Amino acid sequence: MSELKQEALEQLKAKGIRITPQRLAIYHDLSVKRHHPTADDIYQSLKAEFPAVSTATVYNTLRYFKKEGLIREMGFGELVRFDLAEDEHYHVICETCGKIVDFHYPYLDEVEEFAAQMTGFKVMHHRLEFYGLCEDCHRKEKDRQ
Amino acid sequence: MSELKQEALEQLKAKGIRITPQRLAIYHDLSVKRHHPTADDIYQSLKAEFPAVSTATVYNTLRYFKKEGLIREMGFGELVRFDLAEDEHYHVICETCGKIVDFHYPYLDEVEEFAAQMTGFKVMHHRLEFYGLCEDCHRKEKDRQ
DNA sequence: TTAAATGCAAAGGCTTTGCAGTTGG
DNA sequence: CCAACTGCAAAGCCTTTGCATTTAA
Repeated sequence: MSELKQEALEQLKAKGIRITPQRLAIYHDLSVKRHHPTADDIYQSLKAEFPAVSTATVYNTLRYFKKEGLIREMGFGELVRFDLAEDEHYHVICETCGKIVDFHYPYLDEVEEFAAQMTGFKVMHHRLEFYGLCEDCHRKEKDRQ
Repeated sequence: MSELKQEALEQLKAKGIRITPQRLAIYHDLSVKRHHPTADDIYQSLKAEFPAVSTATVYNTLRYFKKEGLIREMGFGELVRFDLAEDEHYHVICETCGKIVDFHYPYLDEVEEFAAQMTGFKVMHHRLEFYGLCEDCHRKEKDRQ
């Protein structure tokens, strides 16, 4: 087993996740690629190693990982994508080509706190995404005019 | 026609939207109820007035309104919901019962600006939602323990 | 008048479910 | 050993599409 996969295994064990080859591969895929895959991206990638893998396994695993807090869901409206729930960060998404760029900014604790005070909710987390045009698409749009 | 519906009509006309009874009713519904309906909520509500209305009309209209900037989409992962695109505000969502509460906070212009500088994107807008427990569900959870 | 919207039905895409067989701890 | 996970197939939901008909401007 590769060193990285060994590492993924340790991380899953540490969280008390029951290990299966499929789960390990999914987690490893998410850890290494960091490309905000869709469920189908993961399914396609998994088929290389497990030709008989089923979509059910992918969806069940992703749901389970999410419940256990290992991954987060992102995506408003369009396809659901998944991201490792490690460091806090936000995403900037190009509305033309779909490119996604990670973007670090201090976690908005004060806004969460404010939300809690205004609404009486116990606020646990939030999701923030930015939308616009990436440099390439922005340039192309200007050239066209 | 009710005064409110008349008002909805003026607003649609002002935006250059072609008026149909169905569109008027959908916009009116969104204006008056402010309950962040799903497409099906709107469809159900519309059937009272137009028994023969089709889901296609609802979906097409919502897509069109969204393209024209009259409404916004909300909802991460779960069901897509719609909200009038008037005043800027954010949402706090109860993860137990699904209750949604609007919450006003200054638009995060500086964060958008920062995102633009860090990523090179032309950032046009963002979406922010808070998740947690509403007062009721929070209380019930504490009682259970 | 006519481009655009509607209703209907069918198709499509993504996700979940039931179940029998397999497996990790 | 046995609860939990897997694969497979089927079902379920939400949403979109094609087409004939109607309608707003």
